[in-house]
Amino acid sequence: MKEEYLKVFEAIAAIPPGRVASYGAIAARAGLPGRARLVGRLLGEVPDGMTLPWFRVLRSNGQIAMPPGSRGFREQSRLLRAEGVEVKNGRVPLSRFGLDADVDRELWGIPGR
DNA sequence: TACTTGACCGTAT
DNA sequence: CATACGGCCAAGT
Repeated sequence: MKEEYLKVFEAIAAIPPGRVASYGAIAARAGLPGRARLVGRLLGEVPDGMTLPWFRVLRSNGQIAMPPGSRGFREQSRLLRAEGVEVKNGRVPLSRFGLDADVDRELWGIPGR
């Protein structure tokens, strides 16, 4: 397993419950800025036995990446809602649930949730 | 080797 | 909101 891949899996595993992160943000946190596609690729072939909070990874605009109505799409929505994340029309308000929202609120004093 | 694909992204129109 | 464009790059054909 390549070192790069491990870093990506680590970054995903580090997303706290009730929060979400974009593919690009994960790539950046793994030290691979600009390589969001790699993150998407890896999630499609997670090694057997490894469990990851894959459902906490969304597109940069907060949308679920899988085809609307597909099994994965519904499963992801369910898992997110199960931990308190708001999913409306296949989309999550990153302003409130995104990891970076913490930083934003600290910088600007914007009330969250 | 060459070309296509795809759980992506930011900017521009 | 939608389309287009250029970046990115591992895998599959």
